[in-house]
Amino acid sequence: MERKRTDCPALPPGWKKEEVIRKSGLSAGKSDVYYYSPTGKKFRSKPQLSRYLGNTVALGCFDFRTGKMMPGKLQKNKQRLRHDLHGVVKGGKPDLNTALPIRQTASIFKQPVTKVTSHPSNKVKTDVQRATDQPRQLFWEKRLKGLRSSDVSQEVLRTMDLPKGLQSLAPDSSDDTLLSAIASALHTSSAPITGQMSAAAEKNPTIWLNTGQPPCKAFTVTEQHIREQEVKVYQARRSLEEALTADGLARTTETTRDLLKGKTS
DNA sequence: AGATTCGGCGT
DNA sequence: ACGCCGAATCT
Repeated sequence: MERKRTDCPALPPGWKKEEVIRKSGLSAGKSDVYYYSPTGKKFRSKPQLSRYLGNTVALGCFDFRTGKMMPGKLQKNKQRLRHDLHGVVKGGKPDLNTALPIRQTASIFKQPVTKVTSHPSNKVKTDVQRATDQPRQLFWEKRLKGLRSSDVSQEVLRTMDLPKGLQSLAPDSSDDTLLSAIASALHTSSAPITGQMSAAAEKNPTIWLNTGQPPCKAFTVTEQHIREQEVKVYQARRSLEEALTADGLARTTETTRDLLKGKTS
């Protein structure tokens, strides 16, 4: 059988492409195309590939059958109503091929992304009507409870904690809920985050809570808090730097090995 | 069980 | 006409 897996230059290093001719039945003579990830997982359609690669690779102009990037394969979709969300279907997840360039990581709230091309007519896509100033439920932040950063195998990487002196007013009074609430407030609103200024809110949150602010007592940020945060940011940047150089080394040695192997076969 | 192969639905 | 994926068949 024609079992040749060829390298696919349009995809990240290590990905292989295979074409299998159907040899019987009504569809004899037609062919099926498969891709194999560097780890050996088989992919038999573009949606499946897209799901796996996420926004790591722009598959918008990738032609699954030929395995090549086809410039101008863009705007494939049927005409859509102006002003509806591109690439986002009603009941489901964004279509990774056509969705607007919105940052998918680092913040659970979508932020715009600058698309860098060498073309002079560069544009910065602005965020689609952020879901701000919509009416919100009291203590809606509880839905965010338990959010964690994790790696691909669901291992929890790191937890965060809040400075002492932040006192929650939420019914469950857990730091966990409050952390999510403050994080989302910082991402959602451009106004200062102060906590609940009204003394009434402390006595009866269910009535007096200001939904524009996280459910905690008013607080002040000290120089000490700022120093501590600076250290955390510095350390986070350091470990990101280490991870990136380690990844870079791994990739170059990998491709070097592949090149050597190719010469002898 | 996992891999392979073709049918056939939906667009 | 063809992409995609279910499921029958094979190993």
